[in-house]
Amino acid sequence: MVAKIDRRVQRTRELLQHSLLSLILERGYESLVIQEITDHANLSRAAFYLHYRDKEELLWASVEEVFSELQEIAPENMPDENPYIALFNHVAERPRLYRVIVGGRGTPNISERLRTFLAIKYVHCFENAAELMPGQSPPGPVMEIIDSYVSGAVLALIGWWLDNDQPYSVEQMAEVADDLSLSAMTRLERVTEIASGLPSATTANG
Amino acid sequence: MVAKIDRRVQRTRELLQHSLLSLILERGYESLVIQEITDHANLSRAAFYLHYRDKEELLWASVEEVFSELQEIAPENMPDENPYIALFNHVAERPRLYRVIVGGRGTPNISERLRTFLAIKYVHCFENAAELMPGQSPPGPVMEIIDSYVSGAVLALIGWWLDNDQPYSVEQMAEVADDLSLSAMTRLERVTEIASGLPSATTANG
DNA sequence: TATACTTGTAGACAATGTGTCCAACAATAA
DNA sequence: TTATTGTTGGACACATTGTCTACAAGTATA
Repeated sequence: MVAKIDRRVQRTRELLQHSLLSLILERGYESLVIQEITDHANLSRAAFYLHYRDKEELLWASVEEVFSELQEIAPENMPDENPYIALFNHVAERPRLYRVIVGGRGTPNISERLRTFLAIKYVHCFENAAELMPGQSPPGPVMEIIDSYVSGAVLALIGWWLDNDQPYSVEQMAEVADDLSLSAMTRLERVTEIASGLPSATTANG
Repeated sequence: MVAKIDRRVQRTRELLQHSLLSLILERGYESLVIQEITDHANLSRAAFYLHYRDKEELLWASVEEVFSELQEIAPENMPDENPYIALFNHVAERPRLYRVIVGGRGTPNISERLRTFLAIKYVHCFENAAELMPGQSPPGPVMEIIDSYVSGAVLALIGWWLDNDQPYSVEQMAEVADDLSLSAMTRLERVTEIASGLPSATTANG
């Protein structure tokens, strides 16, 4: 049984979180001041310190919601579908928020947190490793390398999409992401070779 | 002829920049205060405001040096070589600084600046587009998409390498980056199709 | 070397934001 | 209803910022 949280506490926290995001989108994060956030939320400044230590703690709490939503639509919960469709849909529904997360000027590095999440919950789920390298299993670091590579790539794809005002549809972006991700996966074997120190087979001048 | 800069000005700015980076690596960026920076540099606090408006302006000035160095070893200046070797070498020579840039907790998003730089100066240089798609030339957005994708991926690769204390050599990482980048380039044609709205040929359930 | 000019110093200053505290009040759970 | 908990508004000491001064030190040039 879960400890019930006082209605007032929930209300206050939600007001603060929503105020923060609104204000970030209006005028950026860096110069925001506690007083402005509580004013916007119609709360006393003291109320802020009853719940959060500082501005950054509130920021992370606010962003946490995004990750729990992403968790719900993660591939493991939505099998048999291109997971990037759900991802790009999520982005398309709150583009301003994702701008803060992915490219936010002066905002702390939330993007790195998102990238790690994607690596574990979205990219790694393509664990076709068995199919791609039947017989042998790639060493852990190699899987990690590919996961990092692809998740960083997809993150940049989202950033490009937002920077360019979403010139392509969710489905198009998802298919691009899917196609490029799979093409990286197909290099699993070669990357394993490189990691184990086998001689080059692809570089030009050797 | 270039306007000569007063020796004192150079000295002061260098001291401030080096102090900032040292202090960031010691105790992070967020909580740093002007006074600490000038103390560490053995300068008066007033001297700071003679040269920079605030902490962030100093940060960007400090990081600018990295980009001018990267420019010098960029592919366009070093033809006929896997450019990622120079890149990973540069990282290996100043890992703590790159940690600030790539994954810095609480540091403003310098990584996005680095990613853009890589996209233009390192990735786009693989303009084998002509070879890969003889006859037709891919639309601008498609090249941009691939550049973003690959640069974000390489950035994540650097981050992974640093997070894991460089378990592989510069040459290994460079070859992985090169191999994966090329594999993305080979999808140029398919991405062009997707972008122009042609029907799917790769998704599983259609 | 003497000169004019620029830069750095030390300290003061108002203004602003922070984090903590309290007594009074309001909302809530039981 | 009652005891508990959360919120308020104001006050407080404190730290940091950004600007400004008069003066000292450095630099370039004649």
